[in-house]
Amino acid sequence: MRFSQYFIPTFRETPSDAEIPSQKFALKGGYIKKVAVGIYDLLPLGLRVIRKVEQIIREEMNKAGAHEVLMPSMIPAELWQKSGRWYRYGKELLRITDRGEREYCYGPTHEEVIVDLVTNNIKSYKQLPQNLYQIQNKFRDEIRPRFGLMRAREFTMKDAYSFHASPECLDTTYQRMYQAYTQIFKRCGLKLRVVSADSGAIGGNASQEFMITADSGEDAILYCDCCNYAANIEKATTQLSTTSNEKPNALTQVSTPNQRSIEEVSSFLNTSPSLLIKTLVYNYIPNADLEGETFSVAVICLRGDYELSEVKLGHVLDARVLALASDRDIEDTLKAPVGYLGPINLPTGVKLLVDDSVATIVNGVTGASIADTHFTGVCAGRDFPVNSIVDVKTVKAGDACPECCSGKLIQERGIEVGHIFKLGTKYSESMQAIFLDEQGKTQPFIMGCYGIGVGRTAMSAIEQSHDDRGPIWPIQLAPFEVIIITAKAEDPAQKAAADDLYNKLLSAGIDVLFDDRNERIGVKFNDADLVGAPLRIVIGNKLSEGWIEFNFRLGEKRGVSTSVVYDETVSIIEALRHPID
RNA sequence: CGGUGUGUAGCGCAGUCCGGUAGCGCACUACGUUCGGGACGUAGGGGUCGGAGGUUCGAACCCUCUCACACCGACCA
Repeated sequence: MRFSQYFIPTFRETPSDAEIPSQKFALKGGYIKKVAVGIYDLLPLGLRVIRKVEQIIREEMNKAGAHEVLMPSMIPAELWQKSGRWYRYGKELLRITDRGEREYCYGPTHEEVIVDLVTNNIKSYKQLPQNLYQIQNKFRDEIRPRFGLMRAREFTMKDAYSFHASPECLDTTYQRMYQAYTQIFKRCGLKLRVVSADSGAIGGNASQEFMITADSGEDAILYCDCCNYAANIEKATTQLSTTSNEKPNALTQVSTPNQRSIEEVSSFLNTSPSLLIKTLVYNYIPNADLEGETFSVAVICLRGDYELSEVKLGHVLDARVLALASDRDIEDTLKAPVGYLGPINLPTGVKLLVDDSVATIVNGVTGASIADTHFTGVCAGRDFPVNSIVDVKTVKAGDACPECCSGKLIQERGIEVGHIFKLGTKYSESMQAIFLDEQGKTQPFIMGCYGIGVGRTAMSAIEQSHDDRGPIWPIQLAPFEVIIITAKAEDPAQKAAADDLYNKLLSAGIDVLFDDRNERIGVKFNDADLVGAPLRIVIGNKLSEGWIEFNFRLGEKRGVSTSVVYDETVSIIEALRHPID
């Protein structure tokens, strides 16, 4: 491609709302253009990167036995009503009405459509397993889209769905997808960490997330410094020391005027936050209650040095809607002042959940449900019931690994680029998707589902590899593999040499960009840094002496004789394309 | 959904307090000089000042209402 004839609108200044490197360079380098909140144009440069990611995905998915389809982005409400998600999915789902008052949604995911497709066309175990995928745009009306393509509302996703007659068969495909995903991100040149995850609104049991590690990642992940344990913070658990040698003291009421928070109370009573029991009150609507608006109340006790995980709590309560109760609500239902709540002497009928971190506390401290008053010498089980022991805490760095005895958890940030689930029969049952097994009996399909964020994968590459001038693309994703620059565009000798090399590299099947613009060389260097090609070839004033310059995007520079420049370029690109492990 | 802030040329911004026919830098066009890390000069083109209503002889500026965008928060007992 010749730069002068191409469309790469770069900017000298960065748009002021860019927050992270990938967003900054994608906008500044002319990869994307914002059209509306969370909605973007993909410009030629951006599209080239996206297409390369897609190509890698296609090759690996096909190799793993999946077949590509393309489902519509507009989905009739009827299908979503059948699965029940029409009612359960919140405002993220963009609902649209057509001229005939028929309702649709713009698909945020395609379980319903694929189940509908397969139900009507697969009737026998003999036709299983089947694994179908598509690369299609989704729309999710996110609360807070940000970071450019990283969390857009409209975005491109590869989603695959597999159908099986047995759990064992699902396991096999799930493993194959795991391998394929590992291979995909490896080929994209990305550093990866796989964690067990919460399966969220999609439902199902086992699930793993493929995280690209980067400081700007929106997810927190915890992994063991000793064994293979790794989990999303929404799912991570820890091992608590269970024994306490303390002799229980008597329950004692103490005055704690104006001491409300964990910090205030623990320093006032000169004790550790880990001996405090904090009590939180949530309102929620259960999943079973599809259209109701009536809230139930749950009281949760948690050790003072932990934060509550609303994701975990949502699962425990099987809640469709979950919100912290207001101060007024709390005082109405518990007849106790906020800041001095405690699990002792709760009104009858109130649902009390006790986090396992609290269940073994001896001689703890908690609010007395009376203003300016706490209890000390609190013992779980003796002073309040621990019938419902749950895990609703957010595990933190330094906690003990739940799977090996010696490890400690380390926290880092990651970008979720892929997610694989064992869905089971959740959708096939709700949508009556059945086949006949070997005994001639009807069975619901056992399903798996496997997603990759395409744009997010591309942006992660920038997050993992850039300098202050622009992206440093891995060659597999780079919009161009080589960029040729002439120092003086109008110099006939330079122009001829560049044209010749450009045409030869094109014929050799190398993605080459020739910056033939009549610009000062500084301008071209800066734009080249934004294009981020691994190799830049500069044809300048040493040409007359038979020399051309190789500048690698990573920094190294060296002179090359004109006689070997083509051969050397080809072998460098070949070597970059096929790294030796 | 709550808090805060911002809307003036394609991008980045000043002007608003104190009303008087709209400016700067970059980008763009033409010519000239330059030419190895975003050159310089001269001359140009481009804006219903987010929208609606009001006050006023006169509104980017004051008042009211709206819309949009951005950041923070929505884990606190």
